Amino acid sequence: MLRQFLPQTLKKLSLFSGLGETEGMALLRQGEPRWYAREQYLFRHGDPILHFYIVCSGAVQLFRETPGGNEITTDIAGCGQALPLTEIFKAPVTVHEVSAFALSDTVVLEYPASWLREAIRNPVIARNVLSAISNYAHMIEVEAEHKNSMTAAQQIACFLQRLCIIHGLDPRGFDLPCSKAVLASRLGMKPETFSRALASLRENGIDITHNRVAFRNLPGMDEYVCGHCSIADDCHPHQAMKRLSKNPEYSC
Amino acid sequence: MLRQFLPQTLKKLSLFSGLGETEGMALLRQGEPRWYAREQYLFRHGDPILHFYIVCSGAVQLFRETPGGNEITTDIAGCGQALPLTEIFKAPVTVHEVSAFALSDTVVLEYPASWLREAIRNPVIARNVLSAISNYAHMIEVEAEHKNSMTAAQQIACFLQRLCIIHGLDPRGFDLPCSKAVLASRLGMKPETFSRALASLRENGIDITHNRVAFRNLPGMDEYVCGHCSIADDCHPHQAMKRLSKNPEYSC
DNA sequence: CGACACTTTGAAGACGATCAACGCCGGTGG
DNA sequence: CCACCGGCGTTGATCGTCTTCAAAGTGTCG
Repeated sequence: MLRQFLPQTLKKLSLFSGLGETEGMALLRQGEPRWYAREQYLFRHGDPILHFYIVCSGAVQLFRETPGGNEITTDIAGCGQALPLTEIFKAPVTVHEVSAFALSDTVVLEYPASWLREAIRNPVIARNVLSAISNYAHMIEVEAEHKNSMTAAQQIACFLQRLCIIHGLDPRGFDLPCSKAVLASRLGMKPETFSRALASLRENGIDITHNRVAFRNLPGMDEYVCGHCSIADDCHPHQAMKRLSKNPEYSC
Repeated sequence: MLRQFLPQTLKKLSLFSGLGETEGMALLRQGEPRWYAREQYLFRHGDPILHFYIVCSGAVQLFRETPGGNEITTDIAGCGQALPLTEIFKAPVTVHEVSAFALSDTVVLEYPASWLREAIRNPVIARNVLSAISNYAHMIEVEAEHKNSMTAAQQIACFLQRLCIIHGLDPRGFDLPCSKAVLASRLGMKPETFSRALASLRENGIDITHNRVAFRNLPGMDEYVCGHCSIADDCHPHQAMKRLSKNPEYSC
C-alpha cells in the first residue's frame, strides 16, 4: 500500500509544519497516491497545470527545454519536496513551462491545483508555501551568483556540501541522487566539464567514484561549526571549498 | 505631500489587485511614506529584517555582495514593486542578505515585517504575494538558463525587450532605469563585456547611446503579435533577437 | 558476447574576464 | 574662465575557462 510512505514524508515536509501531526496526516490523506516508474513523466512542457505533487519516495527531475535543444535541470526533488513550486501560482499562465520526470521509481501524492489555492486560506500553510518558494528563489539567486564567481569545481563542491546538509547525509560517504549528466545539467554545465572538474575535486579532498561521494581529510571534525550549515567548519566540505578557492574567501 | 504617489502606485501594484480600489487604498495608507535620497541605503547586508517596502517612485537596486568583493545586482525595483520579496518569508533567517540602495531619489511605503505576515491572512493578498514571488523565481530561472545558452548581446537584447514589455515603454525610444554598470551587474556580466556587446546590438537594430535605447528597423510593426509578450513579433525587438541568434530559435 | 548508455579524455575553438589605457563629461576650485 | 579631478564608458591585448566535436573507455543488461 502506497500510504505506508505518509509518516516519513510528513517528517520531511515543511509544507505542513506547524499544524500538528493529526492535521498534517489528514491533509496528506487528501492527496491521491500515484506511482511513477523510472523514466516516466509526471507532466511535460506545454501540458496544462492541473496538479500539485508532494514527493514521498524516489526522485523527480524538473527541467526546462529550450527551443535550441538545450535542457537544463532546475531542480531534483526528493522525499518531502513539493512541485511545481514556481508554476502553481504563476499569474495567468496555465501551462507547464517545465517538465517533471521520474529519475527512479517514484511515489507522489497528487492534489488538484485548485486544492492548493484553497489550502492557503489556512495562514499557516500560506506561510509555509511562501517560505518554500522564498527559499527556492534565494537558492537560485545564490547559484546564479556562483556561476559568475566560481569555477566548475567550486560549484560542484558547493552543491555537494549543500546536498549533505539539506538531506542530512554523511559527508564521509553518500550516494548521488542521480547520474552525473543530470547533476551537470542541474548546475548548468556540460557533462564533459563536470567530468573534468572531478580531477580537481579529488586533489582537494572530494572523491567521486561512480555514484559515491566522499569528503576526505578530516583533522578536527565536529569541532567548530559554521553558523550557516551546522557542518564542522574546519572539516571536509569546508576545507575542500577553501582549498578550491584561490582567495581564501568563499560564500557558503 | 508624499501621499500624492498613492493612486499611481496602486495602479502598478499587483500585490493588492483583486481587492477593489477602496480597500487597496486603505492598505496603502497603512504604510509609512519614506523618502530616500539618491545613493542612500534602505537596508544593508547584515541588518535585521524589520520592514517591507513598496516602491512609489524612483528606483531601488537590490544587490548581493560576496566576500570576494563581487557585487551582483539581483533586482532593480521601480514603482509598484515590493521588496524584499525573497527575504521577508525566508524561514528562520532574520537578517538581510541583500542590500537595497536608492538609484535615484525614491519614495517608498514602509510596513513592519510583521504587517505582511498578518496581511496574508487575507487569501487574496496571500495569492498575490505568492504570485509575485513565483513570477520572480521563474524569471531568475529563465535568466540562469539564458546565461548558459546566450551570448552577452543576446542577454542584453532579451532584457531590454522585457523591460519594454513589463513597463509598457515605447520600443522606438526609451530611457534605461540606471547606469550601464548597474545594468551589467544586473545581468551578471562585467561593464567591459556589456560595452563590447553594444556594437553587436547596434548591428542588429538596437541602438544604445547614453541612457537611451531604440529598437530600429520596423517593417510590419503592430501586425502580428507574439503570444508571450504582446509586442509585434516581426518587429524591432524580436527581429533583433532573431538576428542575434545563429540558430533561428530563441527563447523569449 | 555485443549493444547501448554513460563517462572520460583529448584537441581546438569561442567567449567572457582581466588589466591597462584612453576619451568624455560634469563638477570643483583657483 | 580655465585647469584639474573623478566617475563613467569605451577600446585593446591577453589570458583562463568552458564548450564543442571527436574518440575511446567503462559498465550494465539482454
